[in-house]
Amino acid sequence: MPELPEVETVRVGLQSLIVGKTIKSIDSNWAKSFSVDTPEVDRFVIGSKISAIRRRAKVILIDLDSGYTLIIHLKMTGQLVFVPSAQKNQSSKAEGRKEERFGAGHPNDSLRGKLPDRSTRVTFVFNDKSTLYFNDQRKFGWVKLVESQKVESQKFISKLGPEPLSDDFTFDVFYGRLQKRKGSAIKAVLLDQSVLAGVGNIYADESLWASSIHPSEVIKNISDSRLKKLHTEIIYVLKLSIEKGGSTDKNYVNAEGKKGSYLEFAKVFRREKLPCPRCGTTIEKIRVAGRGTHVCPKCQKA
DNA sequence: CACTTGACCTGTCCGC
DNA sequence: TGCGGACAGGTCAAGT
Repeated sequence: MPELPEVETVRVGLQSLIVGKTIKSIDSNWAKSFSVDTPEVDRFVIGSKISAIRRRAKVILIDLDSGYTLIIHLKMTGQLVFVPSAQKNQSSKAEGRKEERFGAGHPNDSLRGKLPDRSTRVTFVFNDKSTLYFNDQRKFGWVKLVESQKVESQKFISKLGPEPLSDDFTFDVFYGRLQKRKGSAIKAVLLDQSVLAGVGNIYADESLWASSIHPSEVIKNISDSRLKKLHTEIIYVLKLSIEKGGSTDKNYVNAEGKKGSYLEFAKVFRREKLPCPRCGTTIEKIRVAGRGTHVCPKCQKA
């Protein structure tokens, strides 16, 4: 579920919360999430300072001043949640002090004591005792440590298509990439990260609804003007979702443990059996490209 | 080569 | 109430 807008929201949060901090220790209870028992972790992570947080497609890149980078993929249920260091004075005046230090109602404060939980896979502790938790209920996500200058050549990264919110993602670029997949269903192609990077199930359904294209329509049967509309809508939907802090269906939260509100604005996703906002026809849930797919059978013509 | 299916996992929900 | 099975969906690998 974390797609581009969710991962970008996490990135922005981490940027303000952990850049400049030094990693004191790391613990992992699931080696497939991240194996911390390696010489590279000892040499290039422990004691290193976080210099920047970047994003590419759906992965977070945490750059360290050691010249190494932690690449983190949240897959479906991953979370990166920051918890500030505990106050020394946990007296009755603690409430007031918290507000002074973190601002009124800072959501991270309420997380203390709730994390780690049983979904916690990796724990990063900083020198000031604040902590970053990598939680992942379904254990599909992963953390990798690579040399910063080799990030781009990582197999996973090197295959990725253009970032839809970058200037490189022009209609001509989009159109050119679609021409190589003319016989495929449009939704399957939107989900292909080598065509464009960052769209997943939610924003595929939403952008296809917005451009009145049926998800199972093969590309060669879609008019150029519809594809032009789709290009515009992909960008619009992703930007709108970033504004709303992303989509929270079940698991997703940002670096402050907060949910996103985009689904309140969604037109079809998770709205099966409800009326289409455009024509009133009942929205159906079908299966396309092996995924649950939400569609208005009337105004998204086949 | 294009496309589909299975694997990786856990938690939730549905029907019996 | 309990229990099996379907489902949730990002990505890779294997199969058709």
